[in-house]
Amino acid sequence: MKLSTKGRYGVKAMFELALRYGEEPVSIKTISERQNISEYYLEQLFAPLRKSGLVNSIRGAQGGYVLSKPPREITVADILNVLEGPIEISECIDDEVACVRTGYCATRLLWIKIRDSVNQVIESITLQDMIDDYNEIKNNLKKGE
Amino acid sequence: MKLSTKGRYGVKAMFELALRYGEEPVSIKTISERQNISEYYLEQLFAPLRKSGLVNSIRGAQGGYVLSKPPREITVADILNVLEGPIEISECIDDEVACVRTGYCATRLLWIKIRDSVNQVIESITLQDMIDDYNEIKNNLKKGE
DNA sequence: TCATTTCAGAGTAATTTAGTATGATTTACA
DNA sequence: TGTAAATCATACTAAATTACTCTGAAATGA
Repeated sequence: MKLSTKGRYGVKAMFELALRYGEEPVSIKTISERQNISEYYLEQLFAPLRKSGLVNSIRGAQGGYVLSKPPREITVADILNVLEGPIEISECIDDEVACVRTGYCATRLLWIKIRDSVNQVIESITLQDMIDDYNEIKNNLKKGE
Repeated sequence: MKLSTKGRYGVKAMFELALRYGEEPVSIKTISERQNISEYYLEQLFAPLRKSGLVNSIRGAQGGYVLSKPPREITVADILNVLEGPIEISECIDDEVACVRTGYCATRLLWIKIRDSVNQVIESITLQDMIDDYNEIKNNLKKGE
């Protein structure tokens, strides 16, 4: 069970925007260089992010992207929902008859428990939380811990 | 983020074995019919399950598979580890330099939190728990709830 | 013996992933 | 006003993965 690069790169890109929230817009080229992700690919990721309203774009020279709201108000779930769709461990499209007869319901409950657990984590972590974690790690490194 | 059919079918198949633990061996054909999964495909799934020691096989006519230990002692994680490998939300193969420079560590911590959350759920749920849930659902249906 | 069943391994079509490419449009700035 | 820098829209593609499908051998209970 893995996240695709869409989700992973998307979170990394949004983290870059969060680090510079309130400053100049950040271009795809900048993110591409800092996170070592293809520019073309990043462009694709930003289309849905923009359409969903998570980021605003500034076109033209010196343009780029900015978060549409403070890092505290954007969760990892917001980002992953846009780029990967909602977490669905299983498709649960089995028919009802098979369900009752075969114990499908028992496994369905399992998928729900896993999904809810993931959702709880990603809904509770904001970009600001990630920045705080990041700063803490940096400080610990400085102190030589 | 989804489980592949390997993991899903594997859990369903193991659930079938759990329902009949202590009785006759269950054949792939039986599971195939009850869960509506291709026989050929199920055969493939049982090879690693057997090699990992989670099930024992009885060859020949009237043969099949049985759990190698009580449903209480087999977790969903045991099954998924065999069929899907360990949960790895991200590959985390970025180099150390990029890590410190770009905030990779911050996203890495995120993937770890998600992974641990999933692992906690699947390690805590045994086949017996699934049977108990299943029986409860059946009872509630009878009572007309 | 024979039907039933596991076992081993090859093959394959469809889908998804991950990335590439092209050209148009917009805009800050010299 | 020209130009470089940037987004925007869309199409394309190679590689990997998924989800089976198939064939035949080996074992075994009745």
